[in-house]
Amino acid sequence: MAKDTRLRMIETTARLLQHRGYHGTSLNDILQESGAPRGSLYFHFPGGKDQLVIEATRAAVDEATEALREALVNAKTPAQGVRAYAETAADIMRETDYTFGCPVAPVILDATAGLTELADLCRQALEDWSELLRKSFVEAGIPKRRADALALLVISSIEGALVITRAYRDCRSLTTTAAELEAAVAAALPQQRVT
Amino acid sequence: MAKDTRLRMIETTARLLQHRGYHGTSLNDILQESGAPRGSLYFHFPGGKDQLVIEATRAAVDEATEALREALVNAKTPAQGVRAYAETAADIMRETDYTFGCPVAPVILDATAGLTELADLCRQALEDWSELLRKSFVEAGIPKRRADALALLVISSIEGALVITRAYRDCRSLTTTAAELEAAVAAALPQQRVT
DNA sequence: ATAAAAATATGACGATCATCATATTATATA
DNA sequence: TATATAATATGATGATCGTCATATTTTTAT
Repeated sequence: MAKDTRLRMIETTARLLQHRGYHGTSLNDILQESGAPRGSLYFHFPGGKDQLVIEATRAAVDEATEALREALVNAKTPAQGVRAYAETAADIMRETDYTFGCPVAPVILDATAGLTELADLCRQALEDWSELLRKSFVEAGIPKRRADALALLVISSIEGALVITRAYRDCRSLTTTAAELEAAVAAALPQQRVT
Repeated sequence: MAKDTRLRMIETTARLLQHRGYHGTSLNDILQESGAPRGSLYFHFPGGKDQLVIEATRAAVDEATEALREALVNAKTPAQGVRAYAETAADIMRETDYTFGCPVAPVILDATAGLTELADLCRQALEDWSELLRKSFVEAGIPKRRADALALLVISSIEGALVITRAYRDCRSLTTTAAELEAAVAAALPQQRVT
């Protein structure tokens, strides 16, 4: 039961961060939503809010990274993998009534100056996702240069589509982007055209 | 000198909003950075912070819309127009030391629930930008369906690239995306291949 | 069973938040 | 110049922010 409270706090923090950003998420919100006892906060997280935010972001990032990896592994082609990941994101958005999204974007845009560890974490997440895509593309026979640019395009447009999906409360932007990305990646593949 | 204070407050607010989001921007910050007198705030903006935020966002959105329109008008092809706009955005990012970006993304991700007027404003902005692109694409001979999807892809990926550019403090993501988008739009054009 | 440690409870701290009432100064109109 | 209105000054409001010291309860180890 010890780690239970701690874990619940992290999960709640991750959820609120994605919904309202760093400045929009207060410790009171976290305590209330997680039902965690007030006195436990600085016991489990002596570093206060910043430590909690960092751990929550790291957890959410790891989850997203794993989902992307699985989507790429389970797909026949990287093009289909990209699309599958985007569709999964769309499902989550619908399920959560458009309150979630990317774990790093809200934190980045909240400009938590001074929190270099958090900034590094976000940058590293983007780097990891990019690397996963790049590797998948190269393995499918796409030239390195091209794979590089494509990976960036994929991450950028999914990131942006998540924002737009939030604004519209509608997944059309995400699914349309997913289809476009699938086509773009497929067009870069060397052989084996789909009938 | 009357409207001067008011205008300066709006500009400062727009700047801070893009940098730190809704919750991260306090009235004290705005007053300090704009040098505006404390007593003037609720005189010029009886609606308080919300009114100020809405007006600032509207101003920033209008500016971005105008920039996009001009980029599309001045370009030979919509493909070049898209790229030109993205390059302009990259210039601004560099000039402002990566503190700015899209006027609506930070507000959207801050989930200012209840502020329906602000949410509507952001949605309308995305709609306007999409419409500008769509029209430009259709006029260049791209089929309506295709123009629709392309416009969404362009906005999504620029939006996302701006976030990533902020994280990296480097415009590579934005310029690479710009090149990819130019190619994607160019490929959809019916005739007249560039030598 | 007892001591030690881990976890939670309680409540207060100063700082800052958005808001606003009231007073004073500047500007325009007559 | 007299007067009305616009603009700024000042300071207080209650609420909430993150933080933390201290006390109590629960769990673990002996």
